[in-house]
Amino acid sequence: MKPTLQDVADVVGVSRSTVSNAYSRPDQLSTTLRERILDAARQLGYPGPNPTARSLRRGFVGSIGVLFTSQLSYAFTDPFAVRFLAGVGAATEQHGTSMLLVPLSRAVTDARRAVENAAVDGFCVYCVADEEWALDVIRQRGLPFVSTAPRDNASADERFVGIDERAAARSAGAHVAGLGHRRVALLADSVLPDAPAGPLTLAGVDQVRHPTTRGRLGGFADAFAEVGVGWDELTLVNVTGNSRPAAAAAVAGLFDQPAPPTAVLAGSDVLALGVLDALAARPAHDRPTVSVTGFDDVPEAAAADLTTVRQPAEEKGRIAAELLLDPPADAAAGHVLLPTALVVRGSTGPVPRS
Amino acid sequence: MKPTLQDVADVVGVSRSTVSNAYSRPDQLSTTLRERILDAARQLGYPGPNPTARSLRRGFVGSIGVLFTSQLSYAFTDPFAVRFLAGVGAATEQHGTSMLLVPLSRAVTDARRAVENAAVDGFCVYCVADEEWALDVIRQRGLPFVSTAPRDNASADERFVGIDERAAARSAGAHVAGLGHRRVALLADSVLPDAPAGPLTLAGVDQVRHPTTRGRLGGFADAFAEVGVGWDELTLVNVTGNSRPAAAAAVAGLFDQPAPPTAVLAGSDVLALGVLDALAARPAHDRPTVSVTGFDDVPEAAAADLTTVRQPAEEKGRIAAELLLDPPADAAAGHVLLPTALVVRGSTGPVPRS
DNA sequence: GATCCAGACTGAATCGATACAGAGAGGTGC
DNA sequence: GCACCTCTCTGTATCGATTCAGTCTGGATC
Repeated sequence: MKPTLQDVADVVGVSRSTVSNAYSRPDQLSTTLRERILDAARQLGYPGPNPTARSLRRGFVGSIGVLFTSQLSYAFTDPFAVRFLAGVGAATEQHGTSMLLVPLSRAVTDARRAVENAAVDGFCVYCVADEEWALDVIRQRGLPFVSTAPRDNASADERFVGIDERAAARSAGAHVAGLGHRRVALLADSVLPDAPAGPLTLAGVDQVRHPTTRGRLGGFADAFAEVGVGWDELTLVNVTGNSRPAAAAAVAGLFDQPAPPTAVLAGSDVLALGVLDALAARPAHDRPTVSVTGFDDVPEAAAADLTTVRQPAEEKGRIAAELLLDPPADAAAGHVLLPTALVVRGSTGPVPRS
Repeated sequence: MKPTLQDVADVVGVSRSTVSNAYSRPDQLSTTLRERILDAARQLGYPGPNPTARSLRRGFVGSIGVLFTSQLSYAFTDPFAVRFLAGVGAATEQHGTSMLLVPLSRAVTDARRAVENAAVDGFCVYCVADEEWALDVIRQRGLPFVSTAPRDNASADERFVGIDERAAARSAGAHVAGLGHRRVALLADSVLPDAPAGPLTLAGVDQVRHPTTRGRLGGFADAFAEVGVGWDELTLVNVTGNSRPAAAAAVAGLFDQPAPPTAVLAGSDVLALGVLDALAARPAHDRPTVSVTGFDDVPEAAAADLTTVRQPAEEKGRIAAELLLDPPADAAAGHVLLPTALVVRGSTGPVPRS
């Protein structure tokens, strides 16, 4: 069938090792012999060393995995995720490795197999929340990984690249509070494991499921606590799924209440854009003036004139990949905090007089 | 170091084969023994069969490659490419395989190695134009592939999913011609190997480098030939790179000529959006009324009210992956033509009187 | 009691390469 | 002339599993 190293060796009349060297260690044999070998390989249609066999022997694969908590098809609709991937792609490209996209499908058994069977040298963990089992599998396989979101139970020496979620969110909250808003709604995806979409009452921010969301909501709350608005006075709205329609649906009834919020702080740009969609969908005469903020600063945010918190998406991806590909000797250098910035645009303004 | 199958076997006191069967062929051993083996494995911290070794022995890997002509970092900025990837992702996900993103970097040697070394069972070739060598490598490796763009020298039995580029483009051309436009510019990326950006004279459409571009430009030309406007009378504008700024730059001087075009037909939405950018950048009093059409119907096109030709991006990706993962028995079924549709929006209109 | 059989497990061959110790040839230096 | 090197190339062990032809055991069948 397909020719192997041995076949080439037989044709040329040298040992298998020599042919191997012709490909992988050209300095180990004379140029003329090397040429003869490569010529013979070409004649035979030998495509070069089998990648799988090579990986087995060498002990590494030459590609890294990107682990998504969600469906791959979703990942590509999330602009932040796409830009993150672009960053990972840029780094891997430069490093001469490829990236394997590993989705964590619904069925846990399948998902587990996917992580167990991925032929990679390490993982960039995009947003594993309570998928601690996935990290266990990775650890058990002895593979390095970099996480890009805060995790409960994260060990200190774990490689990480991310932002100070709470402080970043606080800056958005402070901006809105500074504009005078006091009746405020916070919007986030999957606040509790199985909570339905819509307003939700929670004893405290500690109960929020995902650390990232917890950090952001906590930051918003911090800013309002400072102006005397407590957690109980904030309206928390749960969304099921990080998408514009889901967010729009979740806030549907929000502005028809007796004392509706004058501002909505969303946990992501996608959610914020959904809120804007919901507002735009109302007839002009019945459209309240609501300040809206997002998080991430995806390209669409600028187009929609959305005030948001910028975090460097591509850089996050790039650094995640680099931490994996060239691990810093210094453990402290393995924990990277990226800068964030409040980007004030037209979607926020003072409280309307009414 | 890391435990292997053999270690587990030794601990339990059975043969290596039996442990292997415990994982891969549960019906080959008693349930009790299987449990004992899995327990021991857990105790030892054995993460399950090594994926690389398994692939080597079994002869397949369980992941497919997606081949990009361009840099990965670029691919993620192209909305059409992203949606295509989403489609591939959806299919692979359902099939329980992963996807390996293989970029074709500038350096041909590196690029070649990337294709040679990719541990995959087949390739979705996203937009290989004159990268025939990449297909040669794939063929030499004996791997199946699906191409998603027309190619010169494509053999008849090759798996393919795409659209009738020429007919689709013709519909856009006919729409614009029907609106009365006769002074028209055609805009495309990399019309000739090393042509500079800007207007370009070409003897005929046959000289266009990439088959996809050739088909689209040919379709535009067909529509105008029908109303008596020959190829010579059309202004062809070359862009270097499929990006908005590049397109904007390429058409910069176009509207300051004596008899400027009243319509621009672009080979992609991204280019068309660039044209709109260029127009928007002019002061209002000096902004000509130009009809613009795109191609693909990416999400941004709707937002920009761009008339365009829709092709199903995700479906293209999904079908490409499916053709690879479950090859149809019937060779004819391996050649899929997707439907396209002209989407008329506000960016096209009748020729202004003046 | 001999025969047959299904079920449970083993052993050796195999997948396609790489690594490393070592062999042989030819050249240098003193 | 002898020890010592360097340059090429070879042979063998090894990476970590899967596969398949058997072996063995115990029970059913006639």
